[in-house]
Amino acid sequence: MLDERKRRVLQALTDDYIQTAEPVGSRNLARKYNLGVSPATIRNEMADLEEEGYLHQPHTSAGRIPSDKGYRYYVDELMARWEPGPAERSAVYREVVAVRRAMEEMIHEAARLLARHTQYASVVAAPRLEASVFRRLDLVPLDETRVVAIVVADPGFVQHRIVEVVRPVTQDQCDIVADRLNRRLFGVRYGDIGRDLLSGIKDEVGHPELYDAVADLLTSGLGDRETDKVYLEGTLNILSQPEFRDIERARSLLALLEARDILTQVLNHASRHSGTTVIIGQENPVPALRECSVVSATYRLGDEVIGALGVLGPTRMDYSKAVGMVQYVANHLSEALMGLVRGH
Amino acid sequence: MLDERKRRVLQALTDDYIQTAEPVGSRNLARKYNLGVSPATIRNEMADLEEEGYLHQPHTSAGRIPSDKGYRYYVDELMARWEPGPAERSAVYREVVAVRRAMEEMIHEAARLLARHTQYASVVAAPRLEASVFRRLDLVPLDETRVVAIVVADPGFVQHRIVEVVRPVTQDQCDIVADRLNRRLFGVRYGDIGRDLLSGIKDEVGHPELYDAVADLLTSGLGDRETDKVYLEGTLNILSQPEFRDIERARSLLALLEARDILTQVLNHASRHSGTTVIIGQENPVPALRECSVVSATYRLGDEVIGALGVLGPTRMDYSKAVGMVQYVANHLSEALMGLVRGH
DNA sequence: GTTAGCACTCTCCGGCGCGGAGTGCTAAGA
DNA sequence: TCTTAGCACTCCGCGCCGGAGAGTGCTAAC
Repeated sequence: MLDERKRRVLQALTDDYIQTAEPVGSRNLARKYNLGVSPATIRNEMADLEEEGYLHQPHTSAGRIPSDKGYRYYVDELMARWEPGPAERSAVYREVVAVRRAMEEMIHEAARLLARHTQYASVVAAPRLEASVFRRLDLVPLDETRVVAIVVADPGFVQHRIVEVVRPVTQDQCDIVADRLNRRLFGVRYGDIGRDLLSGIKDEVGHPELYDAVADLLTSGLGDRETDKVYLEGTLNILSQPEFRDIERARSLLALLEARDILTQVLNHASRHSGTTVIIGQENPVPALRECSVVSATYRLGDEVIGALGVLGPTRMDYSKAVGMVQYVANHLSEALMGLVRGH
Repeated sequence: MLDERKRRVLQALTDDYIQTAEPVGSRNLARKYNLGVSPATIRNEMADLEEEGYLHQPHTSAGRIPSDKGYRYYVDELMARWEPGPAERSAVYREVVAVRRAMEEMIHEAARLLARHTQYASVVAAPRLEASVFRRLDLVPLDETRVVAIVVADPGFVQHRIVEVVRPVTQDQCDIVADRLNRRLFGVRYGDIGRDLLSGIKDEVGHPELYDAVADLLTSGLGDRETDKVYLEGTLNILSQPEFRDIERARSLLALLEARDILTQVLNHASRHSGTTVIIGQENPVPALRECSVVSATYRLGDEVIGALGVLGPTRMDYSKAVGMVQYVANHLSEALMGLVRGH
């Protein structure tokens, strides 16, 4: 579609704009990037690129800025591939891979690292439980009608909820329910726990109501709230971006980010296709994020996609680094999670 | 020290400035608050108040602004007592007291509520464990050298840590260690768990290393990290304050808040004396918070102070409402926590 | 097809003047 | 002696203006 020279102009211009946040003029472009032609020629090319929708001018007699279409072309075809340097490699190793602790901690650390190294905001969706393996359930009565249910799943994953029942419950009853369920479920993949698997036990236990409540929790309840959990880090970085020098803009974006469900939505949208996804400006389904871009990738436990992580910044984003970093972190997080699974 | 008329002028001026964020002039003051004297007289009083350090002028020929000393006098002697209205009462009930779930959730909700109703940032220090009562320990092996230790304490409080050992450990060994410790510790106040209480068991269990690691966790480890845990909510509210219209200021404050240890420090400083504390501007030990005020109060479990909560805003803060609200929430949180304790 | 030259446009920025708000001082009144 | 009206003065904020700078599009020559 675009001839070689137009591609080079678009690439140089986008690189420059990403770096400086200032509209880029022909003279500047000719000086900094040796395109081998004069500013006048570049002007002509720029006019063509604008006509085709890849660039636009904030006002006559200003330099050009890439449009969303321009960024899209840049991301798909032009940008250089970014490779992690020693700093990034060692940081990922130290702060994510080496944390052989709870799964959640690793994921949280991944979010922090991503934010710190890209200088954008990072978003990480907490993992879906389906792929993890049930290990143990404990029921501890708090008082007569409230019981703490604690579930441990395989890659270092602990969750607890308080279950309320109407009929008073004793420690012994808790132990029986827990024991039966543990026998039945040990080693079972979380996503495979269903009503059928749990049937036939109910009559054996002394407190059917408790049993029901816990079974509910196991089949659906635990996942529900966790799926929506999103780690958000580096929101402050956004304030450093010149596009958010205007405080009202910054505020409305930050307010949006605070409402985590929007982010979940964006990440879910992204995690439909595995691999790395780049959503640029207008492409974003959420209207309020039309001036932002999101780079995201999925992470896995074994072969199964269990979550997504990404960075969010202005459309004028360093896509090359963002994509590279997100991919790198996603891959190493996946590996590290696999390393947590019992027996590895 | 100050005669009645000076007190009234200082009060009116502070009220006005808190509301409008604009330097207050004599004419304005005379018109809005019927002080019964002319602007000229008020001018004289204001000049006196300035000389004594209660007010200052941003520049000649501007109105006056309370100084830190002025705010201090206002807080200690002048401000009206704020009482929670139906909105606040019902919100506290619905969102904190009625959440009869885990302690942490309640506390987190308290932080959110405080932020929402004051429009400042809220800070809540997670409770010290000392006052809670041990109920149950569970040890679940993840793999041969890593064990999840889960501790349940009385007011609906669950924590877990991953413990690493060198010598491989089996499920049975875990069960024995847990069982011995549970027998010994059930019903013991957390703060009373010490080495002496745990002595004599070590030889009974099959895995002394695991025993040691868990004992360590119980005597010191669990508390350590939790004490530093701080819930921070409503940081965005700060951006709405006109004193932070300047983005750089806003950014540096937000960056400071992100480093939670500073907040812990401030709250700890405040929780030395029980009751409500107001730290105004310069009084703050943290230099970067010299333009902010913090209103905080302690919350209790029974008679014991276990944590602190507060709000943070510009020195031009609605102290009356802030103090009232912080107190109200602290009291009701304390009550609600007591209500969680087994048997109530 | 490329490029030098040129006229034109638009933003940014410092200087200027003006209106408004507020002050301090003085002198007259209670 | 305290209060207040009057007045001159100060300083900020704002709109206006003009020049410098950056960039463009067009034209004509190479």
